[in-house]
Amino acid sequence: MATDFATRLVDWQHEHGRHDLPWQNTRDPYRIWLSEIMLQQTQVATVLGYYERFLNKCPTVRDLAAASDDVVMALWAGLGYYTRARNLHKAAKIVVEQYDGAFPNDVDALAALPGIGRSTAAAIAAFAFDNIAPILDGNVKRVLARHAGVEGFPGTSAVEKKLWLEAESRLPAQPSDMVAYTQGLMDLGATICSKRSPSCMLCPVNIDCAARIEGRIEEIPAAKPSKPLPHRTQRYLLAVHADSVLLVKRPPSGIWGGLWCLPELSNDSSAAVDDLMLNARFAIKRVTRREKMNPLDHSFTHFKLTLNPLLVEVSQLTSQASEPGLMWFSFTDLADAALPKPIKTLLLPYIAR
DNA sequence: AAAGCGTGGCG
DNA sequence: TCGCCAAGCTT
Repeated sequence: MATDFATRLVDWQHEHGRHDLPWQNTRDPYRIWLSEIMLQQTQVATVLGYYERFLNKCPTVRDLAAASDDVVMALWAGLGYYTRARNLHKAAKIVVEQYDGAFPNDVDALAALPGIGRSTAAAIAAFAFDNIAPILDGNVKRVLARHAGVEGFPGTSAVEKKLWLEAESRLPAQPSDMVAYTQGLMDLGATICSKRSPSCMLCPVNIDCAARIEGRIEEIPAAKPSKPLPHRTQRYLLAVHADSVLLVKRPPSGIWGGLWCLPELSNDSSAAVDDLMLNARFAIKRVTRREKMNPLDHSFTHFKLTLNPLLVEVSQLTSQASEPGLMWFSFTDLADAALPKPIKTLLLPYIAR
């Protein structure tokens, strides 16, 4: 071999890799960290708009630490995996309070922050501090599985363990190569070593790629064993009263954690029971209109959901207290509320712009 | 160790 | 239309 894996990759990234993404060409750990969290399980094209808007609102880690939960969640709304946003906020407060606003520069301290695992810690440490530590994201798993000929589905711990060893064994010797090397691994997986029909002719490490040599590009890495997604149905209350809509803040854990959502209604319920419910749970006294809206299908990674909204126009509320967590949002305030995607779709006609 | 956790794009 | 899965982490 003329040169080792890392050298070939570093040279390739200088020549053919991506150099103009918004989170490149900076050593600011805050901006790098934010990009890495947003990019977890999320493609570059999706992140671009969110990244700019987030930094505009929170230019520094101190701004983020000082922001309210609702502002942070609203900035994240639509990106998904909302635990990332809550952990981001927590980590910002830790960085400000325990590190005086300066991110720690070693992998272990970074990985101790909420939302930062081994791979993300290594990426931040490499991009911001030239630390020599391996990343292992989806792209890298595919590149390494093919190059080393690692069998099995990378989602299992046994296979993942092998891939971490491969990742460690390929690291450059020079810290000054870590930015290009880390970016090169990501770029190679994203642009050359794609899942389907990779461009092996253009690959800088094709000469000793086991999968290519053995003609097993399509088989490695092994696909995830698939199983049918469960399907759920849920009724929701869309109550409108005096240019306001009734929302409820979801608990921190579980689906759409920390976001504002339409209140859920019992799925098997008569109109009479609904009336009792409107009064007892939501302090709704008088209704002028009640109408089933069209169902809306939404698909998650692990289940499918059909939303059945019940539109209720309210003319009078009772003076009693309603369920905790409920709040009437004016049409104006809806524009800045942290809403799950399908809920935002349902509310679109009411969101003032 | 495996399941839970969003959304959008692609073939 | 539908299944797959992307710069993973947490429990």
